[in-house]
Amino acid sequence: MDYKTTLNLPKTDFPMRANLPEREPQILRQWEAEGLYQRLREARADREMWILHDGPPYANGHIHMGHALNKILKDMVVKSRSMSGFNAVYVPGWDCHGLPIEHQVDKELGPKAAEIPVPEKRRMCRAYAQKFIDIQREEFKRLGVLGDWDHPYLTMEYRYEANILRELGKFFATGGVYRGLKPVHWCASCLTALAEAEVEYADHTSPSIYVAFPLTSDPAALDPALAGARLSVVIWTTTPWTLPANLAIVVHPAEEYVVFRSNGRHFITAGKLMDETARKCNLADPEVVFRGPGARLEGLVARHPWLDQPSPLFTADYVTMDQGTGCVHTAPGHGADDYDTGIKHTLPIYNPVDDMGRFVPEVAHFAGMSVWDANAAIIAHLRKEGRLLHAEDFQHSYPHCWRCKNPILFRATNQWFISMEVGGLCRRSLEGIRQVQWIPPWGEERISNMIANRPDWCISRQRAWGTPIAVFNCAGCGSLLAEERLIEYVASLMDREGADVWFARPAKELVPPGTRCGKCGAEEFTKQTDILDVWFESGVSQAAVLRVRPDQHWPAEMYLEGSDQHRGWFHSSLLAAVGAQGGAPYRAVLTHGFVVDGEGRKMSKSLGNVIAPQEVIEKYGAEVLRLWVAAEDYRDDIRLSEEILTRLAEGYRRIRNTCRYLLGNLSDFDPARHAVAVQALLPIDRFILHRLQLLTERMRAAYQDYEFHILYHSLHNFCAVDLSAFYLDVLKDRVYTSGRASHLRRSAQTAMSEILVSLVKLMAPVLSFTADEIWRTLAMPDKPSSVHLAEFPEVRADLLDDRLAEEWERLLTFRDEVLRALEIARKDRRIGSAQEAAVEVLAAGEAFEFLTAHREALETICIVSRLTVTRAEGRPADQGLAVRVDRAPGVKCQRCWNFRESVGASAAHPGLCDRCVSVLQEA
RNA sequence: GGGCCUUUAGCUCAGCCGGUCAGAGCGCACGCUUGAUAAGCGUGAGGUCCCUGGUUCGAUCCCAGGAAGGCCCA
Repeated sequence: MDYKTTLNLPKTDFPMRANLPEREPQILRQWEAEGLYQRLREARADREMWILHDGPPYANGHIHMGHALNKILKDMVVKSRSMSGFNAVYVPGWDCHGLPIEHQVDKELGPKAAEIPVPEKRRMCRAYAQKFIDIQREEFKRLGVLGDWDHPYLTMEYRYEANILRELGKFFATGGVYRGLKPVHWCASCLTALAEAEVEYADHTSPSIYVAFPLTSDPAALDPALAGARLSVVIWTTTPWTLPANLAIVVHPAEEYVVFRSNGRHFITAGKLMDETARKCNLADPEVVFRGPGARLEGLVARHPWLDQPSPLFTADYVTMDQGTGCVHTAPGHGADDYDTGIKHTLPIYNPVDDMGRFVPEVAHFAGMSVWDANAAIIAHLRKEGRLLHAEDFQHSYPHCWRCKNPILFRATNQWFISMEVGGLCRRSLEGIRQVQWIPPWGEERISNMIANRPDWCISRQRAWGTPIAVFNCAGCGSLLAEERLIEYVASLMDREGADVWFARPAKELVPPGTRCGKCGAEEFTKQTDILDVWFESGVSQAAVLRVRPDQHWPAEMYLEGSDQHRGWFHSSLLAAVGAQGGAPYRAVLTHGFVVDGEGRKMSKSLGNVIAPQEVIEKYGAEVLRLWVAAEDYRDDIRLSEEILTRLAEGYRRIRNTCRYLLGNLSDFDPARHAVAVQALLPIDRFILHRLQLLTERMRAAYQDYEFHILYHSLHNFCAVDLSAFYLDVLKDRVYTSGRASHLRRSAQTAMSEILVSLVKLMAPVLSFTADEIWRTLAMPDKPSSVHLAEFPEVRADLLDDRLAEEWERLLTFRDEVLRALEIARKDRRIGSAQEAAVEVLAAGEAFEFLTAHREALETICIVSRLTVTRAEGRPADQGLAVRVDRAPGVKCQRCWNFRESVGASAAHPGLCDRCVSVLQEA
């Protein structure tokens, strides 16, 4: 007869193949239908709150792999904190204002963009942002990320906009906001400031000129021999029109500079650039009369080439030696580096160019002239004054306006700043940094360097899509009105109507009735039209979200973003919170690296190595993407390639299939009725449960310490090595052939059940879909409907048994030796399966004693039909084993496939061994 | 050019305070099994621990320089 039907083979409907791309959406629908997130909130309502505050992605475009990585990491943190017993509320957010969206809307509008009323354009921007919020929301949910997707925070929500203004008001109240000049890209034909993103670089021909600035201080300071000499500092520039604004010359402190003589005149240039300069300027036979580092030149003063004003020499590291003279003409109103130098040495940020790109009336010789026409005029003037050493045409890459394609200017304009000094903002921010846990630790140094070295925060933008810096000027005397009372009045209007109210209504409707200028008493006001830097908007999320929503609190337990956010959101949030809330808005900051390809190169369209999350989801499922996030060490850059995904998909299958096998063996097991008491469990069952405790401990610690890559490796290793290759393989004989309800089988099932329940919980934050899929097929009394409502298993002291483990680990090393011997026998064609073998183990001394005591266990774990232990006489005890392999005696039992001499003894079952006969008789 | 960081087998990762530390899993090769079967088991091959110097009795692990790559600035 066919005895297969008398065996307890695994039985389950749980599919081996996951078919994740189709199954995941079903699971998501189920979560949605049963309101999983809401139920989780109810289940944890009385627990301690734990907040990961979401850094808002920009509501533009579909999500890319970096978004997926970030959101999955966050999800793993939130879910693991939730399963550790916290009320881990997760509120996703979006950054909605800003230039990229406005830019897109402008593009769609085409020529109409310039004429359309601001409120109308803002409506279009809002709709655009909303469209991508909806798109991204679905994309994030598809990743299995659990959160309050129905109530996210949006920086364009009316109330949020109002709170942005309120936070700004706090900076005004402390005197931390001031108006100052700063150079910006300026298009003189479109009459507007341009953001970096609106600047296009294209080839352009500029004049390249070398100009002599006569030294007015005594050159004897360099070398007494130079006393009385006529010296000139040689500068090089490709923008002659910025010369009227020259206020300084900058040299590199460490590079070598020289004074050289030619035709009876003396010139200063960098040593490396002297030959080139002398050749171009026709300065024959240059003779070096002084050498010294640029630092020696600091303190000298030259004179403007045609104006009677000084041009002092300073040093700066940004000076390069690749072209020019190493002496850099500096106009703080016309360049970013120049501006920094100007600020550092308290020079005026002087900009003599008006909105149309013409020199203002006070500019001698060139008043009213367009700067482009001025180039030639200035060169001519320099030649006349004898300051021009050389002029030629120069081809280079130059910024142009994205809209009108004309070359642009760099000119200082009035902007709003937050002072780093007022109220000790810089110092207190640095103090705040020290209170925060930075993961990994080097983040602290990185952000500290940035905070310590940053200039004042320029918070104004000349744009339409954003939150206005809603302050007034008196129409009478021009003085600024930025009192808290007025700001709160506008903010309260914004609560109801959004920031649009500022653009839609006249000033008199935006102030409380009867408001007068404190200085002149006038009742007419003008609205300030700048909007805020979007970094300020997202920077106040800690106030507008954490302080405002009842399901949040301040500060957050954690911020988690890519390492670029040290300069971005971590930075702006810190400044905004220290300035207005009094401290850092986070207790911990975790940063991760960037997604790169299999070779470690950044993903870019031009390299053609981009992998989109959607592709991976369609081919492998989001679960594999989640596994990828868990498997990689996020502190470094994170590689992604086809090979990596293939490996992970294989790893996933192993984990899934191990669970499936456990499920199959538990189909008739009800823990409530069949579980065996710990003390009554078989030793090998207790051993594997001991190992399970170690795994539990390791994985809980990995979650606690955010060492996620340990999770995947530990979990996979346990499934592949401890379970599949050892425990479950060894168990087959017992589970399949013993009586269905026998103690032998129930003992194994008790262990398997404990293992499966623990594994499913432990994997849930990573393999969120699969864990829940398994969970729902699991027989378990009083289980929550979803694994995500459960808590992590505790490490059970009653299942830890070090002495037992030591014994079994030693047995496993003996098993390895037997397995090697079996393999040799197999190669010799003496056996096929291990059950065909009878093994004799020869050991001496203590090893012999040990093996004799555990003979049966060793036989079982080697899965051979017979194993005997023999004392090896005269053999040193430390020499390991000798293993003899023979074909097992007896006949193969038709039921359990072991070779037994008892086969044939039963008349009723002539093909069975005595054990199987008695199992059948008891049944 | 500056700040911060990374570099251990084909892949993903371990290697605590410098001394059997050159590891694990996967993949690969070769077998076994066909009662986890588009599964399972076993054995095996694979590394100049990025490079070059230095400190040390001894360095993957410490120091210096360099290369490649990444983020942020310039």
